[in-house]
Amino acid sequence: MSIPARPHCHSQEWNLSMSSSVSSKMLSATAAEIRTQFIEFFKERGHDFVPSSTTCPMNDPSLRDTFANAGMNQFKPIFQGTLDPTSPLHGVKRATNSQKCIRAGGKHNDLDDVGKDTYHHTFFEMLGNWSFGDYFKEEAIGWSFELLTKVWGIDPDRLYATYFEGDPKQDLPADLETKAIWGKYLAEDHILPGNMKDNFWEMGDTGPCGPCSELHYDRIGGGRNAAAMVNMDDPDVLEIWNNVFIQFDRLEGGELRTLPAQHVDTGMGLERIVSVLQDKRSNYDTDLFGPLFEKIQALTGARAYNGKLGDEDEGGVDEAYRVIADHIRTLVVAITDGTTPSNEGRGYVLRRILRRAVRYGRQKLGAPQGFLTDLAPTVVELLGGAFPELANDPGRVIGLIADEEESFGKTLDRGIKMYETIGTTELANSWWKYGKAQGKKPGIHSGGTAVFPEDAGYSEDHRYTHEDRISLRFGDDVIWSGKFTDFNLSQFPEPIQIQISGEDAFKLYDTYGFPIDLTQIMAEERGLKVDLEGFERAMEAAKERSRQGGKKNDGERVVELRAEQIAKLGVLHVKTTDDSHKFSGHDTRASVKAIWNGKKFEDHASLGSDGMHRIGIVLDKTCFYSEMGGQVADAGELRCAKSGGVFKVEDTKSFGGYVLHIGRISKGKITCTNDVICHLNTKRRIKIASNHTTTHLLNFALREVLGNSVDQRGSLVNDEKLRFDFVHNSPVTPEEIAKIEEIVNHQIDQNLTVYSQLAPLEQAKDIAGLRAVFDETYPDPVRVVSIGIEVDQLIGNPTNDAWKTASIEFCGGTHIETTTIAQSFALTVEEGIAKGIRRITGLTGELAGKAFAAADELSKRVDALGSLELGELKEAFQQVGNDVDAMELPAARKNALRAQLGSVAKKLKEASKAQAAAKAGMAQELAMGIANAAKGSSEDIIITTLDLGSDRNALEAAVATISKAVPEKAVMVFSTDAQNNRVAVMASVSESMIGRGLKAGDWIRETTSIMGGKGGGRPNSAQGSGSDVGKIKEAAEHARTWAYKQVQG
RNA sequence: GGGGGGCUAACUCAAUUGGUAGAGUGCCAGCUUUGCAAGCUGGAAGUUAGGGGUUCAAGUCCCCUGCCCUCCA
Repeated sequence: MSIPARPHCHSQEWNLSMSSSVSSKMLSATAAEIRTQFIEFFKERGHDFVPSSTTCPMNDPSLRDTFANAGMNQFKPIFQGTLDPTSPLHGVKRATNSQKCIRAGGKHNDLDDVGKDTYHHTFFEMLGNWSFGDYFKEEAIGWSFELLTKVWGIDPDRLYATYFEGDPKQDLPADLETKAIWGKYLAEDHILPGNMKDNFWEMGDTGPCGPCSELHYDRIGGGRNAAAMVNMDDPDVLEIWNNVFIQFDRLEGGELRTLPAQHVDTGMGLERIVSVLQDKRSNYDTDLFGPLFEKIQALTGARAYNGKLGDEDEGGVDEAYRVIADHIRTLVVAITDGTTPSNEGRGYVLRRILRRAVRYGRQKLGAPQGFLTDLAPTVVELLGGAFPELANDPGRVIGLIADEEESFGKTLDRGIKMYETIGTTELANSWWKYGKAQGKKPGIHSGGTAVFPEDAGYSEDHRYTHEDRISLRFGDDVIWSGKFTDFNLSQFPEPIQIQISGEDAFKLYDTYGFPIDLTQIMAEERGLKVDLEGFERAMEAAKERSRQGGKKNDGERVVELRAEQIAKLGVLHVKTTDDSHKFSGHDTRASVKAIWNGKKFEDHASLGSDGMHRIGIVLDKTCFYSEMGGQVADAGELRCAKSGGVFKVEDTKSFGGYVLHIGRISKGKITCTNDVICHLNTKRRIKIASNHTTTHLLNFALREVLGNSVDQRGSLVNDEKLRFDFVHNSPVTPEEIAKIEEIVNHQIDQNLTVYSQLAPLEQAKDIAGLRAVFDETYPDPVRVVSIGIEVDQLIGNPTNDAWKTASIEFCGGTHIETTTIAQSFALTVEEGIAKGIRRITGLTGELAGKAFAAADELSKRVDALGSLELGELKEAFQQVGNDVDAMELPAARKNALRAQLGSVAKKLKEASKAQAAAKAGMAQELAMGIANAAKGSSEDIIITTLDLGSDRNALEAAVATISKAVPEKAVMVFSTDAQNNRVAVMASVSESMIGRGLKAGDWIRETTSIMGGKGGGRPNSAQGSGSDVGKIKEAAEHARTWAYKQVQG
């Protein structure tokens, strides 16, 4: 890592005009040092360092399409009171870190502002300290003041603190406590009241919330009072630290309740505090960005970064620097964390960021293709120290960025072609209108021919292409000619107005992602205008269409436990659920502790009152597995012997350690404190467990076949299938697939015992050959699942290389007892889901058996194809082919069948081709005789009948042969297909005969109508058919007389 | 989740109200030519993404599926 010891100064002038409040020692601190100082400060005060969570959380539904955007994201379950007791965060009272945040997409979207000012970012770091039901306002405020003024040496005279002024409408009192605490540190006129918007923090419409206190800093200082500028978007008086005091829980309907445990959540933007401590007026002038700017300059050859904004920033060069530097940080971080640029959700946000950066680079800095890719390593150097994960596989990140840059180039090129087509059309249309308005004779020629000759009719619908060379005329005078790319209004001899329509501009935006300003720039280059209002209208219309499309809601009540309910259960002395029986899955006697109907706790639930709705039941213990780690929840029943009540469990979820059995009463009544028997749907459980254990075997086999670099990236296990995603750079070959399937089946056949047992994390981590998910945090003690070797043996001698021959994983899921219960494994699908990530889907048990049986059956059918005649083969081949494609088969077998079918297809093709060629040859031969006879004849019209069936190609060959031999004549050939009682007929008419009034299309129509058929075509060539073979003679006769009538008439 | 556009030879793309699926590049062969993406002639190469429908006739129109691009939530 190379971070320059001295920060780069791009705006020296500001340093001169500002009186620095920061001690000279701090002025030389680097961003890395500042980050460390913050974390160390809080560690010294009893905080645990909890590393930044991923920016791309998979398990937070509120962030599915966006990114981690605040320091508290990973602590949300703590604030909500839903943290699982086995979580590593359980028991943490004080935490601190620097969290990676991305603000783009979703509600907080700063993307469009980035670059235009000195402080918006899509990626930033949030320094934070947290108290989870531990210290509160007094300590939080005291420490923030201490860090800022004592450690970092900021003059207190420059600081302003805000507190919540209260809101009578919501019955919220002013936060006078906070005001009083600040009174100990700051002058009275530096403590300011703030409203709901600025000083009351809420996570969402519901959930934890509370007053907050912001700290603002005045960059100018010099004894002035800047209180009036606080929260006024003044770049010199900026918020640097927000202390949130989580006091309340907001319920559905708006009611506020005081939380059982109160928390502190603080956030300080690293980029901002660094700008303050390095005495820079802009975040971009700090050493977090300086090295990036230097690299951008080196890669693009643009002038150096000047730090200018708005109109002062000539050509938008500085803006481009800021955009690119910001975006590349976001890209490297987000891609490292597992998001791939794509066309949906979070990945799409990323793609847009990348394209925005590329566009700014190309347009404003003249950057070459690939410059963004080359910038990525600099980000790794800059941030890799704080976030070591960036250095794990930078090659993958760089490869992805390179691919995206390239594919963006393609989309751009396609869009430019479309733009030029639009421009050509607009130019022609405008020319016509202009000419008419001038009272002259406008004309448009294209490719040497007059598309719209002078003063003739005109159609605005005429399609031009992007490379049409057009000439614009008045009468015979050519006013301008060339391609649209040559056009420039300033050099055009006539004062014509040309405008790109709003619809076209929107089409460019909608189909090729051209932002409207790009279209405008491209239009202005040639002197064209863009109809912006029309664009807005088209945009609105499209949004409306999009809205109309999807509106559905299953209306099912969501049954879950929130912080308030979890706290209530605590008050009621309900202990968290003992779910240790979930591993055995045997029927368990338990007692009902609480019944939650989605709105309140009830004493009992019966078929009459709640049978229709889903409700939740909490027991003291359970054998049900709740959804976790990619394994679906168990289903089954709770039966009450005493009351005869039965509760169907549809889903099982865990909230803060309480297992909620979700489902409906199907019989009788369930009452609190009743004893019930938990009874699993055992068949379903066995299927799930089979799939889960087999997933472990698959993971093991993958390493055996593909090597150690095969890291797990996700998995899903339910009662129907198993799915496993892993890192691998190329498709898994058919041979490898077969080998993997074989290894798994071999292990199943050996009937290995599946051992699982809790073990101390430290020792378990050292087990040789252990498979664990990277970046995952495991509880201590951790559950070790080992197939074929007892866990005690492993722990006794963890580093024994012998263990590498077995599947050993950390896993909290449920498994079968021995491997043969899974019966067999069918690897059905191998596919790529993102660059460098493959997915395998497989089946076990009965379903696997079915897949193998289906493959056997298809195999027989494919073999049987070899003995079929050509006629039968065609149909049978298609049938088998469809079945092979449609059926769920082991992938190895499917591959083999496809290959076998491929060679059959080749044979089939060759045979039918030979047949067609023979037929055509025969047709030609027959036709030749007729042609020779015709040559000597004086007849202008030749009508004949050949026996070619309904083979269109043969008929065509015959007609072509004759008309080639007698190019001045009109030819009609009938062909009978006795089998289907159909007649095919085709006609070819020479130019001279057309001139004399005979058109092939009309001729065919006349003729086929006699035979009960239809047909048509163009003047020179037409075809049709009839359904009455017996009438050929009559039809031919009519064709002859009708044709002569046309020619003579 | 929804809207719009697309999928044609190995590659890049054409194909008028539905009426004979083509061009350039590349490939193969021959000729010409001692050079840097050379010239001429000839040739092979297509399940028009897959399936269904309408029609005398579908690359073209309608429906379904898959994949890609793009926009909106």
